[in-house]
Amino acid sequence: MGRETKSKAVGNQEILKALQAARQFLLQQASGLNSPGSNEVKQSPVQVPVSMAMMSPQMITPQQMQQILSPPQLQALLQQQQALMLQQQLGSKQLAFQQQLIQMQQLQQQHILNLQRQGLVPLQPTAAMQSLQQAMCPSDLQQLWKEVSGVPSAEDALKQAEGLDLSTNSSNSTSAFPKAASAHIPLHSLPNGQNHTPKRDRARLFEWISSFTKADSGDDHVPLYSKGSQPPSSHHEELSSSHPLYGHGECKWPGCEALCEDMGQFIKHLNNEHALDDRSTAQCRVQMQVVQQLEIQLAKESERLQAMMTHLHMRPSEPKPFNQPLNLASSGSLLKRDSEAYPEGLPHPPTSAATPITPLRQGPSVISSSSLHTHSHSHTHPVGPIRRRNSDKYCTPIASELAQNCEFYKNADVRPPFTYASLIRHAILESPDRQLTLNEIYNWFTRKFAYFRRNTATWKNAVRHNLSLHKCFVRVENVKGAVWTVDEVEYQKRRPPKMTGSPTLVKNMISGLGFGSLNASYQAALAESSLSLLNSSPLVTPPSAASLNMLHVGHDDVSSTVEQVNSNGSCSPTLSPQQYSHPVHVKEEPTEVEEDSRPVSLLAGVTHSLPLPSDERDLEEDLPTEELE
DNA sequence: CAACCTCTAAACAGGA
DNA sequence: ATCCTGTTTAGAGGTT
Repeated sequence: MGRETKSKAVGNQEILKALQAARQFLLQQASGLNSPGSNEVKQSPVQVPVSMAMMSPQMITPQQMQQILSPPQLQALLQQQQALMLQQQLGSKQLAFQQQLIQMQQLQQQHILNLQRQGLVPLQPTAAMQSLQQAMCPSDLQQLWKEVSGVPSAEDALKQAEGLDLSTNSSNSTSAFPKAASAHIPLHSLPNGQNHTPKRDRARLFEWISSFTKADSGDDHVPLYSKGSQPPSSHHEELSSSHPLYGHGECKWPGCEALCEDMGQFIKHLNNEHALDDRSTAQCRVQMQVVQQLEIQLAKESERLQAMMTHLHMRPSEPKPFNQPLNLASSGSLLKRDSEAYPEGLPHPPTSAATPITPLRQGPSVISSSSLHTHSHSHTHPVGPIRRRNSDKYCTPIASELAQNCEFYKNADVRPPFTYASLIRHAILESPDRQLTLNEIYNWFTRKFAYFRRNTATWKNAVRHNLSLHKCFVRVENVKGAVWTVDEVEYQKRRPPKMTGSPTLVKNMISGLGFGSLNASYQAALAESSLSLLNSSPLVTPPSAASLNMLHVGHDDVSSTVEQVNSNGSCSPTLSPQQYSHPVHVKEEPTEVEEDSRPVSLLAGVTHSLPLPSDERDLEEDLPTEELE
């Protein structure tokens, strides 16, 4: 990997420096997000470097960027930036970093959208990409990196695609880039236009790196170089004593873990194995995603805290010290509501924010499907209901989605991307007895979704309508009334056998898997960062159920989603997945006191032995069908 | 383009 | 009379 000819190695020196500096900064940022203290550095008045301004994405189109970033120019720019390193301030560095980060992602998304429009990018990969972007978490990325690092073969394709190839790199090969990008941007699946994507993408990344590097020049500060032992301006070898990428005798480069006896060896390794090639580029970009995800998460949690304190009439005595430094990207664009969150004029909530707390930054996966869309539609549809069922049908298992965005949906006035039928079914299956009265279903909706705390007439009518309309919902008479249960068989039937066995199924399965795994990892990441958004019990799944369910990632989600919501509204995983497979019994006495007081005495009214909800059939798992019986 | 799905809205009926 | 529950119909809009 990354073996380069000497001449080219020389040519890459500057770029390498830039990349390393960027990498360190990224790492520092990422780690800093978890440790509030690390952000103590105050922002100095922004002073964007000239070259920085020049590179400002706002001022140039992607095409221009691509042109601007031709290899020679890039190198020149990098050199210039290196020279400027000592002059820069941290404030400008961070701001520039954030700006570039945001811009990069916007550009990427735009580009992807364009590709989609042009039909160059299949939707599935895009969905995967979205989920990656939104559910990205360190552990996910680690895996991604591992994939990336394990892909030698893709390089040829990339070489061809590399019009831009920083000529210096041509020999650096082992570009696993396409693969990494595939998770991010489905390049590999591009028919013919694939050439453009890698090029631009990488160009953007380089652009970002360079701009960052430049902005980063501020060096005296610590943040970049751990423990601030070395001024960054110094040659990267110098920072070796405490290199962020080196620890415990091994390379900390994502997915690498190569053993290096000493710093010298590590530096060599770094230069050889992690030179500025496509793979490193992709990895670097992935790291960007990590950082952004953390930022988003932090922003979200901060806002929640804010809302909590507001609710409790606590004056946010100290405005979240750890949050301050972050105000860049997240606060700038995402957190701007921090101060104006509650004022009605929220741009984001799909409708007039009926609920005070409307984290406009949605959590993980929601961002993609829900918020963005609802946002866009919100202007045209006052009520907010938009047809967005695709996710329901394909890649977004309701269980998974709900599990992961439990808190989000609870607080955000965002319409969940599921059909009423799916939601109702989920509510029923989630209940201890797998049966709910209409009122309980209502309560579940309002409890779980802020969105359903308003327009009650509308959605309640819809719920009733769905209950009556769909055969999968069975009304069971009771002594005191009626409860609704789910006829799983009917529900499955209801679903068109779309992709059974077809390639599309495979695709969906894959994307589903990707999504699931990402989400799972995302949860892990949240746990890591002490941001217990969702309390999904990490698969306390019994072997029996697991045998079937665990075949599909979606089932993991089920296990984590089968959470019982307490009356206080908190999600608590009290139900094991098995409970999904309990036969449905009809309550002898419907619970008028909804949640906690659920009668134990059951009357076997209906016995749809739901083998296992295989919860999101939405996910198109065709496998369990046999086992269902 | 047609068929299908989903949502919204509304009317209506029966029971509490 | 009012509200809740449940059924049914119709139309719009999206998806396949």
